[in-house]
Amino acid sequence: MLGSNVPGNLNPHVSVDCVVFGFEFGKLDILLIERNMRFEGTEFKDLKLPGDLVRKDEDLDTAASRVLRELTGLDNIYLKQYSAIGSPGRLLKEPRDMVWLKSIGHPEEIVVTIAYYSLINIDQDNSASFTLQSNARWYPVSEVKELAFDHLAIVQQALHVLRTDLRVQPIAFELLPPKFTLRQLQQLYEVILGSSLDKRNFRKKVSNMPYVVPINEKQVDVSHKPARYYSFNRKKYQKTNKDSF
Amino acid sequence: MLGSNVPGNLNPHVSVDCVVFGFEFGKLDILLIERNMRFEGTEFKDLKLPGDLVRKDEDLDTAASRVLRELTGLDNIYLKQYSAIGSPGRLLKEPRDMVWLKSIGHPEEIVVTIAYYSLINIDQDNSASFTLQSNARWYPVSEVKELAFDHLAIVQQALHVLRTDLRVQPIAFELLPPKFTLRQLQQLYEVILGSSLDKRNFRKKVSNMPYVVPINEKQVDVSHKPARYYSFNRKKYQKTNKDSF
DNA sequence: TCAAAAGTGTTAACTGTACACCCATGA
DNA sequence: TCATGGGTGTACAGTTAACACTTTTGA
Repeated sequence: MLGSNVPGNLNPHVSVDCVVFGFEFGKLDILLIERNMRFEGTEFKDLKLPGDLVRKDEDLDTAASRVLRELTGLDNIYLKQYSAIGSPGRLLKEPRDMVWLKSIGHPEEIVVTIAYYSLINIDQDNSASFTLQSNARWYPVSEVKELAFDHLAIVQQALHVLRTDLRVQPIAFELLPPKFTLRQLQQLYEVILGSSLDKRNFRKKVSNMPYVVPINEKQVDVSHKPARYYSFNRKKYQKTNKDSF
Repeated sequence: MLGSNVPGNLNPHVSVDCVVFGFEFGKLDILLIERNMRFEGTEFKDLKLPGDLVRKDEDLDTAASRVLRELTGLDNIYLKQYSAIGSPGRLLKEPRDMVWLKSIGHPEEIVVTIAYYSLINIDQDNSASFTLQSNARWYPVSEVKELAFDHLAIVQQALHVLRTDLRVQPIAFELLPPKFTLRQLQQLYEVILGSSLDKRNFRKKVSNMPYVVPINEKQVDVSHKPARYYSFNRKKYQKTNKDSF
């Protein structure tokens, strides 16, 4: 990925990294890239965030969109810049990192990275609507304990910003399919906020959001009372809510 | 400033810019640097934000602190990173900008900048407690209509973030002297939020903040009922309020 | 005595929170 | 008929919002 660009077209000191969140089976996942390398005769394998150097002719948001497109094939994904990180030693946590950077043709060891988080709906109506780059996979956030470079800290920061944003912006719907049940919505809030919510109070609150609209469709083939589907009406949201939530 | 560093020690593609807020006489000010240049035989003068390229051996926060120290002589000022900006053409709004960049020895025309806002207490107990760099001056935010490069947009973004943060973090006290009246505090909120607040409700709210403590001191030599002074107790804040406000 | 700002309470509307039972479905 | 989750209302507490007059000081 990195090595495939002509160095002259790259800003060698600035990269973007994306923390890509997905929600499925009641769990919050992130997309990670497997990194394989050989150092002093031994094979190493670890995980890192998707990211790339920024090109000289693109702005930061464009670079992040490009990384996501190369990763998933998708355009128009929700994307939010939340931090810039630039400690001088951040790419050299392990001695082998220097070797790896050289092996992929990385021109510099000093890279300021611009961190983005991105929200994608994994389960697009049960049809696989996108294809992951071969070395990328979903991992439950709760099980991610170690990442290359300073990427674990970047993920933790993303989670914090995500929690804050969730309370104040309609981002939950980016992680859900177009039709969702109130239970899904509540589980999503619970898993991101890390606390359980009262069902009746939650539903009362949602019923005060005119942009979460019930549709005339119910679950089928479930072995319990089928739940009604709801959808997010962005136009109604923009009309009624300029900023609050 | 820029030209004074050895280029080899600089990251030529990454800068920090600081929107420095101050509060005095009921107005919100920002610190701007006067830029003088000659282009095609004519003198130009405009204003820009304080900023500098980041050194290869410092992280971003350190670079921003350094810019502030060089600007004011102060250390330990409140500083918050809020955005990274990197449109390819951002430094070339005017043709003369390219000439200016060359004249100060700026090594690259592609610079991603990391934006910080910073809060300082202008009126440190009525003694001039810091000295501004010679070409820097305070300007009322409300009168800033045009700045070099994309700096006006950076200021507008800072204001937006400041407004949001004010509601949720105890940053007002960074802009006030150690002893302040409730009227000062309210005016500060009003000028930042851009709306007027009810005096009784405001004071009721403040009286529910145990970390805003009245002290046994009153205004003197004012031609009206003297107001009581209050101060911000950071320890009490940290004990009681982990994050809310 | 005037001008200027300090200081002070009550009511009504709204919002958040705690809490328990019946319903519809497939297995 | 059982297990599973769907769906519903009320009461209390806390918070927000609207609103007007008296006090203290220096000029």
